[in-house]
Amino acid sequence: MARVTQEDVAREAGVSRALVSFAFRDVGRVSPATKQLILDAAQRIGYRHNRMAARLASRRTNTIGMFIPDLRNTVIPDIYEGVREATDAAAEQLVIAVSDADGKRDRAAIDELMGVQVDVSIVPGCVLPSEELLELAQVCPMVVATREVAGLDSVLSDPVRGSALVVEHLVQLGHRRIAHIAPPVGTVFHHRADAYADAMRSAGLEPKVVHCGFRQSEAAAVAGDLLDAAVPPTAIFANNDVAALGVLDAMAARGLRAPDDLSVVGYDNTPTSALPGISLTSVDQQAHRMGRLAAETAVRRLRDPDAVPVVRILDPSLIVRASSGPPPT
Amino acid sequence: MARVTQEDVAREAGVSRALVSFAFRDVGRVSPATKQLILDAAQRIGYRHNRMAARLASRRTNTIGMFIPDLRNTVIPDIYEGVREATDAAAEQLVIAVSDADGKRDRAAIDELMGVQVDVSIVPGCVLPSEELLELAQVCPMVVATREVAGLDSVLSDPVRGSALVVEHLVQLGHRRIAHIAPPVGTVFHHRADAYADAMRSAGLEPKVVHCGFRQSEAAAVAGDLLDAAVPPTAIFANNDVAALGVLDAMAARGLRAPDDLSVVGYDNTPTSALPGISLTSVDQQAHRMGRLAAETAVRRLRDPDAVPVVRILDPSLIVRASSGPPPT
DNA sequence: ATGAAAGCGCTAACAT
DNA sequence: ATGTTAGCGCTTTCAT
Repeated sequence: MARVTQEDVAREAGVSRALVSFAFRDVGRVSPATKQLILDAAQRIGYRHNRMAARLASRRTNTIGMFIPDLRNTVIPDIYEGVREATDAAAEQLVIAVSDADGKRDRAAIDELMGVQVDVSIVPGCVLPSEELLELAQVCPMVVATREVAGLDSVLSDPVRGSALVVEHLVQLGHRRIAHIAPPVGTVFHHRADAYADAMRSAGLEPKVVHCGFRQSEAAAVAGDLLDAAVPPTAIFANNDVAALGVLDAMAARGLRAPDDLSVVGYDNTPTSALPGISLTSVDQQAHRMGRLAAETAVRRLRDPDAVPVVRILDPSLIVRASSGPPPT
Repeated sequence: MARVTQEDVAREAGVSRALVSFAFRDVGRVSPATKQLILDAAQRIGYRHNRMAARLASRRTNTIGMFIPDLRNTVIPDIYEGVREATDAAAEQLVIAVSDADGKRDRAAIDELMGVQVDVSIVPGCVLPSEELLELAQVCPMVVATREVAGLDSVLSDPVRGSALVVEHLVQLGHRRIAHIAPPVGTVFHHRADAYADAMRSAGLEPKVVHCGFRQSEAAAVAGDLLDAAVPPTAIFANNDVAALGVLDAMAARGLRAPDDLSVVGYDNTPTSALPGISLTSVDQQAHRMGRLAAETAVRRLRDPDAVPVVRILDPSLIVRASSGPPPT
């Protein structure tokens, strides 16, 4: 564990510590010659910049935190890449904290980000109550994504439009018994389900919402119950692609095939949904763009902490694939 | 941006700063009564522990770094969860740095970990040359995973055995023209390809290795070339599941189906490979267990920095699914 | 362009 | 059990 400090570099190069600090951060004020001298000296004695000390000493840390809800959800990489692009462009560091599928680590993950003193954090897919997020945001600004929190910068795709697109699509195909698999009761992510129910009623149909946890296996279980019912649905609209994959699991376990036996529609248009053999009809919520926008919003918040919070709503679109078709006759 | 320090808490609670520090870290030596007093005071004025200052002040940071090569590869969550279990059990913080599919950010990601002064890092799927890793490990110890670096703690599954299992399986099914899709030429991950070639020759067959980058689309491209050749293979063994999915893409684009037209075998046994509709035969390299072992090794390295490096080799197994079958007649 | 010195918020002896 | 104090490695005025 080499313990080489700027002090050592300064001694080696025959300059002051301040110069070394400047040289390493390209903060003008240091002549090219001495800069080279310093860089060489540092190289020679194996100096490495200590980011923690730097963050501590400067009030600003030039660091953006990103919350990742669930490594298994393949929509995450899309959001992440959007975020990375924007933070790279703004020359901000990006640090990441990972939670888990059911949200039990959500608070810990956000605390982690704040514990390392990020200047602002980007929080997609978090299930914490709005009040808690508002409170946390008083310590450190926060841009939420995939949902809207009044009083905070939010970027999301329109859930009402998304659900309407799905119901419309299925109704047009001739479906009348369309069930929806929603997140746990009482979660913050109820907008898609609400919009689904509204769209169903508008079409003169009876909504049928079942709830389950965020894991694929849980969706498979409730989908199984739906399929085993006396009058099963002819289509299932799942809250996201992970849940839709669970539906496919339940179907496979029963020897059923989409779309002949049941139409399935997901949400997120993950890379997985595009695989041949899966070919899942799904709502695209522009995850990549959402990530970019969220990060750009975060950077703006950084520059102007007191700006009035903005809400960016993206327009979702339906990607129709082979998993949806006319209902069985 | 509230700036509440231990100093403030100490004043509010009417005790010394040291007590506050102790109270927050459960370092005995503080009476339950005062501890409660302090916690209450902290709560009241909205104090939050500054991890960076803590890490700076203590020589040890109680932090383990984890390198993540590519968020899109669904084997990563398995490894990650194993790591998380072990680090939680050892009460160590876990910080994460993400690289990208082609390894261009690998060095930056590791620098990031070292920049925040992790005590040790866990590095799976890194493509940097061994010499570079050895050099970096002199600054901060490192446990590599999914490959072996002489002189460093390594945990991996036996690539020779894994490739042999695949070739054996396919040969037994009757295949003779078995192609292998390997990582870029000159990469550190050549052992599976080498072992494939050996196994092929042992079986009296001609190895056929094609190389491509780490992205699914690149694998799809080279798989397309194989399929379009005058004498196409009857089976393709892909270096990992991501590449195997690329093969499936190429097949779908040509209207071919596995296993009737072509058998496909992947490597990693990712959750994706288990999806109905994908059902990819794949080598399980015990990713979850590998993560756990790597983290446990990291913790051990922490306790004893001078221990002689260990190499843990896991036994892979072949998960046979629907994508492999007898060759077309 | 360069240097001196005062912290950043915390931990860790050491003292009481 | 509690308080005192010297740093951790760096940034950042303020001088020079």
